[in-house]
Amino acid sequence: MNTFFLTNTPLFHGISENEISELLSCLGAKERKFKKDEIVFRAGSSISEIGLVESGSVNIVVNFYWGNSHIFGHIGKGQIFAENYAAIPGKELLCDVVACEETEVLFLSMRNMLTTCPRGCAFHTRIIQNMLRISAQKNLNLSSRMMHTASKSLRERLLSYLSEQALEHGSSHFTIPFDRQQLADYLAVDRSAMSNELSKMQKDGLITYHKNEFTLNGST
Amino acid sequence: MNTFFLTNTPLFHGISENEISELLSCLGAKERKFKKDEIVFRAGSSISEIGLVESGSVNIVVNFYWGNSHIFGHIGKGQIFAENYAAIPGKELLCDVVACEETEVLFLSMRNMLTTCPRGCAFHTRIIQNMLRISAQKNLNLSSRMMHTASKSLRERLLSYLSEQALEHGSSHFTIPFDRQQLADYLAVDRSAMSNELSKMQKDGLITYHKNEFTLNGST
DNA sequence: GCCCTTTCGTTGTTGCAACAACATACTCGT
DNA sequence: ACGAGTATGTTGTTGCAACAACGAAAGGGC
Repeated sequence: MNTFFLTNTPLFHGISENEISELLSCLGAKERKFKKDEIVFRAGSSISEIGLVESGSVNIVVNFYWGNSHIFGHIGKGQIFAENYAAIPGKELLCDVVACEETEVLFLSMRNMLTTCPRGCAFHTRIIQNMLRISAQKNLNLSSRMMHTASKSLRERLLSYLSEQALEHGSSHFTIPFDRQQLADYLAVDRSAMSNELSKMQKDGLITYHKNEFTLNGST
Repeated sequence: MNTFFLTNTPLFHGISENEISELLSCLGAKERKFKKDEIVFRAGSSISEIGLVESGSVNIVVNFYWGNSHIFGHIGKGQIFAENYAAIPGKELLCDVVACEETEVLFLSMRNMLTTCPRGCAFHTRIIQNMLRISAQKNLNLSSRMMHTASKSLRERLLSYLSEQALEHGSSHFTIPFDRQQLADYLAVDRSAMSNELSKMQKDGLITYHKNEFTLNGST
């Protein structure tokens, strides 16, 4: 088991390599390999272990009643998955988790993570903090996106997003981390329509932009 | 401080009244009253305490760059707020929290919650579990809604939602917890357009419904 | 019984944004 | 410098869903 690799994952962030070795036994760590298209977790089951992708990647797949399915998320190397279900005892998964290539997964017991281990090891505290931080961060990301996609008009979505970016950067001039296609996907709009709207907004004097550099023009 | 009331909140669920009294001092609990429209947390500040509404309610308000603002959420009695920011040290709030009436808030230190207290009290574990469960549940709720509002067509949104409901109820016949207006808001569509689409879907033989009772008709 | 309110379904109109198709950069390897 | 490939901006068309307005049905109070 590659403990060094784990030091760079969000879950084990701030925990040293030998501390991790110790911690892994606390958490009842189990490793397992999956072939492409093999199912890691199945919808309907309830779990108490989270998964951590050591190599390869997995997809979060939602199956609809009428047979069609939709890939809702993609979890890459170092990321964890199913933690939301593992944190709610008895909760049944509403989606499948499927290996989308040759993938190694590390399973960790959420129960053990959340009960102070008998040895009272110090890193335990740290991993709980990390866990909650990851969860909180996901919440904020989802909330933000939800807020931006709430408005029906394309312009309002852009204004909402740009407004938040300005706030986050603490300046009306900033660079966004998306190209046009990615931004369009994020806001759930059509790329060309968005490009069009952006240039209209520039004509209207609301914003100025060049590539990924944006400046918001206040009414002042 | 009304500790009995706290036993019925999600955060203190499963913890007895006298255990709570003990826990509150661990968590550096502080109580404060707010008048209507008074600001509880201000955008830009970074916090380490979560808030719990003891009476009244608060709004989550997002301020846009161009001056307009938008109420993004409403937190009622017994619910907690700002926990996502408190869980990420140094993270700055992107929204204001404003009392929308005469409101009493209980502040609890997230730092203390996440470090095993020197006395090693047992309820500590429980509150951490509750905290993570709340966070996980919010994540699942947001994810679901995000998934349903992702599709652009009204019909697909409905199919996505109904599909999930069927899965959650473990049956193709179920009752939804929304009336039409609420469902429309949840899916971010127009109510009348949705009503129209629902009856079309019934004509097409996809579903059968009466009021809030739905039945999904499989291709079989 | 009555009125009043709320909820739900229906229709027609209209506006916005998706879509397609193309033009114009920009990037990169050779 | 050149062409291939990608990213972005522009234009017109069209379809879908928001919107407004209305009617029917279902409670709820007196």
